[in-house]
Amino acid sequence: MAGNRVDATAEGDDPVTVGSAAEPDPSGEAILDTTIRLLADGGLSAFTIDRLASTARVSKTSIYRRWPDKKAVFRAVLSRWGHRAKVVDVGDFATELDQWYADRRDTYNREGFREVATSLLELSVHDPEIGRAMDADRRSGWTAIRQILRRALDRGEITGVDDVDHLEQFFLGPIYCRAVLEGQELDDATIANFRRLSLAAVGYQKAPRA
Amino acid sequence: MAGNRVDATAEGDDPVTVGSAAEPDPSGEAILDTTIRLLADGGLSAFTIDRLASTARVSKTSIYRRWPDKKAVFRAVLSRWGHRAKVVDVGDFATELDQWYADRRDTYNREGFREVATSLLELSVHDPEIGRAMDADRRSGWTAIRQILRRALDRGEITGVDDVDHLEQFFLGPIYCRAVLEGQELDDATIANFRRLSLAAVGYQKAPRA
DNA sequence: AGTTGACGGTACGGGACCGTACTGTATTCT
DNA sequence: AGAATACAGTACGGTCCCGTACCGTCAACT
Repeated sequence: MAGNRVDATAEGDDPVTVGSAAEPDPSGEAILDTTIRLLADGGLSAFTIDRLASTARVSKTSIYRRWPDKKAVFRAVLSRWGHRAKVVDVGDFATELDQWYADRRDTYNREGFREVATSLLELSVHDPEIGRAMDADRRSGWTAIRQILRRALDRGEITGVDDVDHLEQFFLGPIYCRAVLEGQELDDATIANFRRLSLAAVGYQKAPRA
Repeated sequence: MAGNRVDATAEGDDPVTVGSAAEPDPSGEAILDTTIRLLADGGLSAFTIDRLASTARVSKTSIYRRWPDKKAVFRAVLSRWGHRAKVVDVGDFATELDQWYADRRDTYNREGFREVATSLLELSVHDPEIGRAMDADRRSGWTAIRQILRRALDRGEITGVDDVDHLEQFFLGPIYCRAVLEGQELDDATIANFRRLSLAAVGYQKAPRA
């Protein structure tokens, strides 16, 4: 009975939408946006489904129709909250890196980013399902800087380095540490400092074959 | 009435101890240790005062005698959980840095570190009081790498850098990013990679006046 | 016109949790 | 010996919250 429920098809992130491909469902997206706003305002301890419903001006029915429980809402929020930097191949590592830095700066400086990031991280660390959703989301988020680094390696702009995983963390770490852990602003001067240090670290020089 | 309670002297971290200087109170420390263990196991959502009491084999009275409410317990945990690296002046930047790396490696690899770190960070970001306690704790934690960097600057082992704040984040960032954000192990190979990159970034060379 | 389905609103059961109060007991201090 | 204190254990009131059920409405579709 009552078989109209997402029953753990191992990918419970999406709303029910048993229908065909990806109906828009703007109301569902509004619920997720409100979830993000609530997390930004009060954190995990202040977040409740009742508050989510009233803040989003939606009945609880509309929430539980889309996701089976609170955790599923969080999982759904993860994929919506992901911020993927898009960087195109322009043939020069430093230029692409600047684009990436600018994207990270805008993302991390956004109002409430730190609050939401810490709440979602706490959830994902302590809940395996949410953790998997977070991992998947992060992997897609890494692709930008990873591809930039790969191309730079191919072009010969970076020498003496082969482990891309470490490089990713090496480039993101200072930014993340400052913005999320410490809660300080990512101003241009800071970015410039990190950029200069990082480029020196990997021995950057313009591609040999122009 | 009932004036036997810590009444927000703006420094409510310590247990009541209206008496003289710093009685040991091993029972209180056991409660805080259990708090850390509970956070490591189940995170914020699973943490309750009742569970803390029963897990620590202590009555709730004993908890509320020491701290006025749950938040105060968390605040107290922060200062107990802080991990300050102790590094002595050996006259060489690279050597002191290795000591610091080893200390960070041991700390971040400890069982449950990531879980507790994310929970406490979430709390501190969303609660001003806990946030202040966290800031104070972090400031004392920074001192090690900050002093190392200061000495290196004074010795002339690092050139072309003046902002110590950025440097701190630059050195800690990759480690933190890998261990806490990504949850990967801090093995020696990784440390060696970060070390090599970071040293290249700041243009390290042994002190000129040997 | 009639059917279907999503919706807002509301109420409810059940449980969890916080912080307090009240026992009785063991230990320490005077 | 007597008083004071810290403690474990327990119970309690009150609140909050989750997830479900039910109702009447409204729009879309047939």
